[in-house]
Amino acid sequence: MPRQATGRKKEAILDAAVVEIASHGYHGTTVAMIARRAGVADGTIYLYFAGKEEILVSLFDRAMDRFTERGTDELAGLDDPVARLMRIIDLHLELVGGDRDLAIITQVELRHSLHFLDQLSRARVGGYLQAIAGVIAEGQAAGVWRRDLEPMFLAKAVFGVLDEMATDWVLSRRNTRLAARGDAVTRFVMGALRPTA
Amino acid sequence: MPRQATGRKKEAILDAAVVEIASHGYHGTTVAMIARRAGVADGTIYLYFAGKEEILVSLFDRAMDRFTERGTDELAGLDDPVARLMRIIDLHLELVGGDRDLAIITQVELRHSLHFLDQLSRARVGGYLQAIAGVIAEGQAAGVWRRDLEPMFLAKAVFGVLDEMATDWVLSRRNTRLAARGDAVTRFVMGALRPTA
DNA sequence: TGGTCATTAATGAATGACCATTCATCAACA
DNA sequence: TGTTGATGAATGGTCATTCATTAATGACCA
Repeated sequence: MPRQATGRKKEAILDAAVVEIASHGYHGTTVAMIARRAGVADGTIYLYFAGKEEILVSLFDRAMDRFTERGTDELAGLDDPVARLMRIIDLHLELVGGDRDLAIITQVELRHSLHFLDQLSRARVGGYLQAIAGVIAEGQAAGVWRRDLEPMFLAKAVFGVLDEMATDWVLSRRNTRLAARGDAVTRFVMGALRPTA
Repeated sequence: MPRQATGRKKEAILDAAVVEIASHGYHGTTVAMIARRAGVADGTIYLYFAGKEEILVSLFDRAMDRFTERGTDELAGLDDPVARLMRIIDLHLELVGGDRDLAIITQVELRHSLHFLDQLSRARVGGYLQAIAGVIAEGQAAGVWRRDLEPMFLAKAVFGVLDEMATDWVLSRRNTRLAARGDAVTRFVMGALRPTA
């Protein structure tokens, strides 16, 4: 059989997994289905992944890597905490809303077991929350945002709003763009962060 | 074998299912495990439920029934939209935080497939969101809350905050009470709903 | 240049474990 | 004695994973 550039098949397997898992769910997708769509033999999957579950982990890692990379780029030039947070909100919705199949996986399939969610949450989402909390703390220090609530609490609240919008969008059948909700989310969040009278 | 009052075994099976599914996940729990804990034979499960998945649906229905009943009671005496929304926030956190095993199921296990989440979401959570949106619309009409955002959007945002707090609590290992976050959530939400300057 | 050979990616049929569901049988009741 | 709730061993189907086999490649040598 022909040799392939090493990265090729791994990517092909991940791409196939996104499509299959998005439409049949993680447990409804067999390794054979993924192999078939990727154009490889069942056994080949095991040359690149230790098992079925590692495919799901890799999927999440790949998505988070892209997410983080893009975020770092986009925020590089912004100093103002208000501008930074607004950018985070728009970017979150834009990136999640950019690929419906992937969104189904991040919003639904990845959350299917306590052990799994716990692992992911701690590993990657925790860092994201820290980043948001950092921006909020800056805004508090600058005196533009309320200080009677902890930055980490506020970060979780903001994330909760974004995550709910994303999940709602995934479940809605109507053909809307998730990013279109950026303006409303921003208004809501900025309102919540205003200093109290 | 002795006859039981009809409801008894069904309840016992559901109670057993909560414990098993909370600790092993839905797919990691076998029907035999549930039967064993409930003190019935494997086959008995099928006298009360059409299949394994119906157990999960029934679990959610039972929880939502209790939730709704309690909510209706508690809100009966309150007219002021502000008081009503504050009560909803506290109640949500109190009820979800009252039973960790059940919380694991509502926050994690019930969301394991698009088809499933979609079904539940439309059937029961949709009604809950409508109720919150109704309270918000009242407050807007009374002039105490901002009117530049739709009631349903605001209801989803508030739900997102509550849901994130609940999930975060389920995943956290520290021994905190979920209801303790009611005050901070209320301050956040009330801040977000204030009329814009 | 052309002909071995060793190496390694890739294959896919076979394996074995797991588990939801069924149903022949049992035992308590009226 | 007929009815019915309950039992739990047996069944059948489904897959994740393995591994003996195949084939492409490059190294080496004449």
